[in-house]
Amino acid sequence: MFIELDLQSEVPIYKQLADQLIEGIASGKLSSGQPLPSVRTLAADLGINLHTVNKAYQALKQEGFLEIHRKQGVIVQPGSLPSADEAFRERLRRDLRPLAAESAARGMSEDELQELLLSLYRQIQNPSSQGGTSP
Amino acid sequence: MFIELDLQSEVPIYKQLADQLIEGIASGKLSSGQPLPSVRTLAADLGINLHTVNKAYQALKQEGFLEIHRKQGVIVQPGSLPSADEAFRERLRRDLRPLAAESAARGMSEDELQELLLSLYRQIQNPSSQGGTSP
DNA sequence: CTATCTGTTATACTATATATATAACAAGTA
DNA sequence: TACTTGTTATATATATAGTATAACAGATAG
Repeated sequence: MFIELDLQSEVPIYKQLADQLIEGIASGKLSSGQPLPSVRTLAADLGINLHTVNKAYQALKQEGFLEIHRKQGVIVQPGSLPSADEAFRERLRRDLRPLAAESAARGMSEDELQELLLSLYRQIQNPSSQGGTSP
Repeated sequence: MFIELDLQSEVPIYKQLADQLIEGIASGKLSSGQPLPSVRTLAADLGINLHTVNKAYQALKQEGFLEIHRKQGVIVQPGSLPSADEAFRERLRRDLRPLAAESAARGMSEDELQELLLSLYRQIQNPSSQGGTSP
């Protein structure tokens, strides 16, 4: 897998994992219906506990990004991915708010902030254009 | 004060407080050099513990948004506010990244996401245009 | 049918973060 | 001197995060 964890980070491991799986979906590295490693396999690969992987999988299943079946294991949502509904937008606003506020307090302009976000968004959708090990 | 806490939120109280103080600075409701309530006074006002207020104050002092003097108490940075330097931008990118990724995964377009952020930014800089108790 | 793999559940334990509660200290001020 | 300030030090309670084992039930390959 393409997962890279920072065990020293203050960001919980299960959240780093869930975030990177979502990023994989957003970028297309994980495609609809694609199977993911079992909780035991991925845990062993990453050197973490089975329950930590399971916690990330469960969170993404809850959000609708994954489906989980017996024996078949975990697969990326084969149907339509969850939408940016009002509930998500509200959560998004709540999370963005303190970031926008501190940016403003530090004198970052609208344009600068938007530019930074746009750059991130595009980098996520087209990861090959960034930091790759090209010849 | 204008602080409103949600004691049931999963967001730590000291972070809610720090965030709203920064938002006060960004909006101009808190101006340069303005004194803030003592840790004991504000704690009593908000119905929380002195140390929780102190934790928020210390974090903002550490970032450079506040100055703290003996007896004179706590004041908003009278000099120049902290800038949006590269360290901040890096932290900002790290925090924005999972939000941008999930937005993309849910099919939210660049424009929609930028629009939402822009709306928030402006709402913060001009809070009187939102949710006020107008006649 | 049997062995094996899957997610799932249940305990138990440790460590850390959050929040509160008291108490005391040192410095500045009226 | 008396009071308020931030600061420091303990102690306690709770929740979250992470690990470690163990066991269970369903699906599948042999």
